Amino acid sequence: MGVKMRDVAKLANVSVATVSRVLHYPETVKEATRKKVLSVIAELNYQPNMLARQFRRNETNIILVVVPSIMNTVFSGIIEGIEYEAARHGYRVLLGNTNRKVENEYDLVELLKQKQTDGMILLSERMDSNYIKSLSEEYPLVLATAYIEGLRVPSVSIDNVSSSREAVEHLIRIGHKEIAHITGPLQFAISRSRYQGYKQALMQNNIEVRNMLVQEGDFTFESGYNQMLKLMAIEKTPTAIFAANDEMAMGAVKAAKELGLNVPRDIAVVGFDNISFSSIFDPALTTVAQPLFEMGQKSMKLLLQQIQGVPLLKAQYILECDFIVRESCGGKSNEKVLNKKSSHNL
Amino acid sequence: MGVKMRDVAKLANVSVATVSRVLHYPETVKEATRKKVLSVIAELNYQPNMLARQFRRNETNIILVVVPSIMNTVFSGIIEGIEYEAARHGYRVLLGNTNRKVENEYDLVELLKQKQTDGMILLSERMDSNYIKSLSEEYPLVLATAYIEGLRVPSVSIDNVSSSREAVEHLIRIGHKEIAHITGPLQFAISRSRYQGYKQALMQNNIEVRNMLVQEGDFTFESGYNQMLKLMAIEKTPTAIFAANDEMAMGAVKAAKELGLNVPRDIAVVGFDNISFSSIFDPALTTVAQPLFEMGQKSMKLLLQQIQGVPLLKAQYILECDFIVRESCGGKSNEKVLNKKSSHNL
DNA sequence: TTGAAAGCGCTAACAC
DNA sequence: GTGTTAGCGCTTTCAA
Repeated sequence: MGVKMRDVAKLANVSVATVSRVLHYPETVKEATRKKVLSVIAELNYQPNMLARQFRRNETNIILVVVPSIMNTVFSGIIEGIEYEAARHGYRVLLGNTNRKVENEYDLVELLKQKQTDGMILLSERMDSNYIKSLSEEYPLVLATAYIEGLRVPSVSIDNVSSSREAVEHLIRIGHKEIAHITGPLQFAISRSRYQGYKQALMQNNIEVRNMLVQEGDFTFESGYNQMLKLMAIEKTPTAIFAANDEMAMGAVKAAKELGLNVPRDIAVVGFDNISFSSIFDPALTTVAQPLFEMGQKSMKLLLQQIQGVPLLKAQYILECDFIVRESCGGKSNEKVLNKKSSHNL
Repeated sequence: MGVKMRDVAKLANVSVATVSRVLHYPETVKEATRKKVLSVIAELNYQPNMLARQFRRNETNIILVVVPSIMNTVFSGIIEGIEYEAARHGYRVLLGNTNRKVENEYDLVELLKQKQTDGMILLSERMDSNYIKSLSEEYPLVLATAYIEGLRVPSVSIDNVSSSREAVEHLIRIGHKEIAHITGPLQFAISRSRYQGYKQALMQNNIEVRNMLVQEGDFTFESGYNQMLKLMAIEKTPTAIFAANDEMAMGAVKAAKELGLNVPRDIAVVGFDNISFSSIFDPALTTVAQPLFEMGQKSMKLLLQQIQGVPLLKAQYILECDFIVRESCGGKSNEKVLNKKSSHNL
């Protein structure tokens, strides 16, 4: 491991301090000296030892994004926004994959505590909320896609309740009354919120909420498939399905097809998330699109403020969703609403 | 920023060296001392400064995986294998997303050069091959999914030529003669290899390779769709399509459907990659499955050998693919062959 | 505008 | 078994 600052200094006939200045505060160095130093740096192909620099300055210019799963277009969309904003400010973004295991989440947090990263953005958290809260008091941290109610942890999210309500209201508007809901795992706030929106829509339209029409899935394609089979086995079958995410909606469609039903003619299906596959799917899925890029961007902005010690005027941001009508619900398409960023990146 | 090793040492009435030993070589410290030190560490809630440690030891125990795109189930599969193997050896895996931009690839390489990561795995490279070669001589580096012909850079990949040939041979075997190919961008070796496999299959079966039946796509769903429309507009239309990846195969299916064709009855389609969506797609896609997990695992093993300075017996590994017959080609399904790891992780 | 020098917190010879 | 101590390469006062 080669050339050090002192080698550059020696060859350029200056002190290491001057070399360091050329690198960080070039304007404080006389032009001739600066040029000389730069030419020696080039000549020796000097690479500063970042480990030393980071140690000395106690910062890395790296921010870490903790993702529950990398094969999820929702997360990718958010990450794009984060990366965009980070690059503008000279930060590198690295990703830590947890594979939805909370222990990996705790492990990655160590990187933050050990100052191996200047800040962290959590895309969905499974850790204890008091722990997150206390972490957030000590280190730059932002939650995206979720937020901890009551706790003042900087976060960016959407209004799951009202977005879901809107989706279900659409089904009601086009004539459905027997609307079933396939929920996410109800231990997650996000699932409960979407369920809540479903109930609100029904109640506000004087439609009875029938427990039989609500089945708990786990956000996987398979669970959508299985819960759909259950729903179609009950006495008075639904005419529409609101699934808490697109994967489950697609599973439901698959089940419907296998039962010989046509979607949307025989049964309407609405999903949530607008994953890139939802427009490719046959029938193209009606769904709720989160403003992913903006969520990422906003999260990164909040994180930078914390890193720079700027007090946050507001800690919790809630962004607007788009409801995208495609084929699977039988209404007429409003696809032009779809923003370009989220369209065709499979 | 708080408690340092010297604080622990003082309170425990030992030297910093002993504290350090307790942390790294506990067996060399007398039990009583060790317990004492550990209790003080707990009491003070001491967190070692990793930046200092990394600086001092000149290693990070972090390995960086450079991914062209995070929303791609092929890469996710490989990453799982990498993470599994890394965890077994006490390494953390972080991901750097390039969004398919070569400049981001060059930027991430800086992390390696600056020793901010102990090693790097590139999932598909767009950088100059001589640059990669020279990088590889100086730093631990592995290429996965691709390899640079002739250059002795450690790499793990599949045999794109013979896997493709096998896929096309299957189509021939079930009776097709007019088989079209939608290629990937031909500037990539991977696309040329798959094209090559296609040609070999035809030639070995005395079927003329017609240029009209070969259309260049760019691996996107849209390009599959567009090229399919072109293929179906020529005079003697094909009865089967081999697409160089699943996205394009799905685009082709979509186009076929829109033309009123039934897949596979009117036209057979085969893809490549076995992305998680391919089994959900309607019709479920016949495709080539790469041994993703094993590729990741093998890559990480090769990387570890380099980090540990173990000479590599062999630098380039080529792993076997599975050909998975599902609905889209009209043959009978052999889906049970599908290995569990790669099945349902959307 | 530049240089000298004191560390940053930790590790690992080396000595006892 | 344990302590002393010399750095790792860089940044940043402070003084000139």
